[in-house]
Amino acid sequence: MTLHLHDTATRTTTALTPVREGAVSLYVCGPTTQGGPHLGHLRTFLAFDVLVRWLERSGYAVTHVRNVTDIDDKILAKAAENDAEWWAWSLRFERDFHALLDAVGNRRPDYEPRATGHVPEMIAFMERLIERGHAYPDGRGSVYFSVASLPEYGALTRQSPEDMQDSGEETEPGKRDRRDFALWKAAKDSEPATASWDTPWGRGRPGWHLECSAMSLKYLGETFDIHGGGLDLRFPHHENEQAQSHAAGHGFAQRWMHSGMLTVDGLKMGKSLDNFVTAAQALAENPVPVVRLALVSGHYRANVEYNASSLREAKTVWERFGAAARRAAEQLAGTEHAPAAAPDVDHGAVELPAEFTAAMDDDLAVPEALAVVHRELSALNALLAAGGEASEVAAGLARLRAMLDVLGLDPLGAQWQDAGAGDETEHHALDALVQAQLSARAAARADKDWARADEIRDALTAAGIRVEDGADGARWTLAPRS
RNA sequence: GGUGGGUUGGCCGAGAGGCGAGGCAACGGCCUGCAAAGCCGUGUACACGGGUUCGAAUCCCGUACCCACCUCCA
Repeated sequence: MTLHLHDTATRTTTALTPVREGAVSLYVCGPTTQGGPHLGHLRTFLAFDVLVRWLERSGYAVTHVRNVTDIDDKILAKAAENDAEWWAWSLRFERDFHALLDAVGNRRPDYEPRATGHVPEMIAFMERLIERGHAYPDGRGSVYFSVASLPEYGALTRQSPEDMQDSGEETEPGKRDRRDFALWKAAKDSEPATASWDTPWGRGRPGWHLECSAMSLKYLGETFDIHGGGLDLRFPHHENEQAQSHAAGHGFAQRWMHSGMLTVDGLKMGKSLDNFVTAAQALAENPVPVVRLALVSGHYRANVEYNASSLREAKTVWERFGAAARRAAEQLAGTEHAPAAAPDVDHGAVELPAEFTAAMDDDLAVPEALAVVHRELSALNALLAAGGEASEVAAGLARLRAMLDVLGLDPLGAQWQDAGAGDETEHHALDALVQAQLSARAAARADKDWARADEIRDALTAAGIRVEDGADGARWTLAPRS
C-alpha cells in the first residue's frame, strides 16, 4: 500500500501521485497576524506537521510553504485601536506564532512569505486576470474578480452562487455583481499611508484571496500537489483562490486537504464565541508534549474536543510513553545498545511496524496508528519487566520512538528533555538528596521497619517525588503536574 | 434556504456487510512487606423507525438531533 490521502475537493481518498516524482509541494494557509495564536490555529498547524513528517518519512522531498497574512482589515483596525503601527502589530504576532510552533516541535516550513512582500507578484497576477477577462478595476482603486466569467466557480465546495444565503451586506459601489470578490482593495483616507501600494489602478492593498494564489505560484509553480488549511477556509477563501488560479490558466492545487476544527463543548473554538483558549494559556498550564498529544491524537479531519478530561488522558498516556522509554534507556545505559543522544537519533533507519505504516498510509489514520503504538508499548514493558535481552529492548525502544516521532512526540527527543526537568545542576542536587532518603529507606526496609520506610516514602510523595521499587533497588521520578 | 460532516459502551475514539481496534476510568488477578509502576483479565456498544440480506453498527428509505460553511475566521 502506498500513501493515500483524502481530497476534500473530490471527496475521495486516492493514492498520492506527485507532480514531480519523489517530491511533494505543499501550501498551507497560515495565520492572519491580527492577534496571538489560539489552540485552533495550533490544531491545524499540528495536523499539517504530522503530514509533513509522514511525507518525509515516506521518502518524499517536501517543499512546504505557509504564508503570513500580515495586512488586512482587522490588523489595521486593531493596530489603530491600540495606537500601534499596523506593521509592528502584525510582526509582533508573527513572532508569537513562530515561538509557539517552535515550542511544540513543528518543522519549520521552507518558505513563510508575507503578503506585503509580494505586491509586484500580485499586480502581475491581476494584470493577467484582467487581460483574460476575469477581473476588472472599479476605477476607484479596487480590483474585483468576476465570478460570472468563470463557469466552474463553486466547484470546490459544490455550491451554486444563486443558492447562497443573502448576507444582507450592501454591495460596494464599484462591483458589477454582488458575488464578485475583491482582489485588491482601494486605500481609504482613514488608513495609514504606509498601508497602501501603488498599482496601475490606483493605491491600495492586497485582498486576502489573491495573496495565496500569487505566493503559491511564486514558490511552488503553476501546479502543485497539496493545498491545506483549516476546514473553515474552504469557502470563500479556497474557492476564490482556486477560481483566481484556474482563471489565470494555472493547474493549481491537485489535491485539497482540510483539517477539522478544535471544539469546546462541541462548538468551534473561536473569537466570535469567545470560547478560545490561547496557546500561551494552554502551554502554561500543561506540559507542551501533553498539549501536542491531545491535539494530534484524533484524526486530522475530525473535530477535536478540548477539555480537562482530554488533557488528563493525554497526560496519563504521555507519562506512560515517557516512563517506558526512560526505563528502557536506563536498562540499556552503559551497554552497546545505549540509545543515541537525542539530536543524533536516526528514526528513519528504524523499520516501523507494518500496521503502523498501513494506518498512516491510509489518510493519516493516527488513531489506528496509536493502537499499534500501545501494543508495542505493552510488549516493551513486558520485556523490561521480564529482564529481556538488551538487543530486544533496544529494538523495542527504537520502534516506539520512531513511531512517536512521526507524531513529533519522541519521548526521548531533544525537544522535550528540558521541559520540566529543570537545570542539570539542580537535577544533580535533587538526585543526591533523594538518593540519601532512598538509602535510609532501603536500610529501614532491610530491618523490616515498614513504618519508617513508609514514612520516608510518604514524605517524598508529598514533595512530588514518585518512588518505584524494582528488583534492583528503588528509582524515583518527579510526579507529573496535576 | 443551499453545501458538507456527524450521532458507537461510564468517557474519548477507530472501523464500515459475518470475526468485541485502541485509549482513559472502573473492577479482579499477578508482582510487592504495603504501595507505585508494570503485566494479565473483565465490558457485547453503534440515535430512532422501516427495508434489503442467510447475516446490518456497516447498504437502502424515512425521521430526529448535533456541528461546520454560505460574513472575518485555522
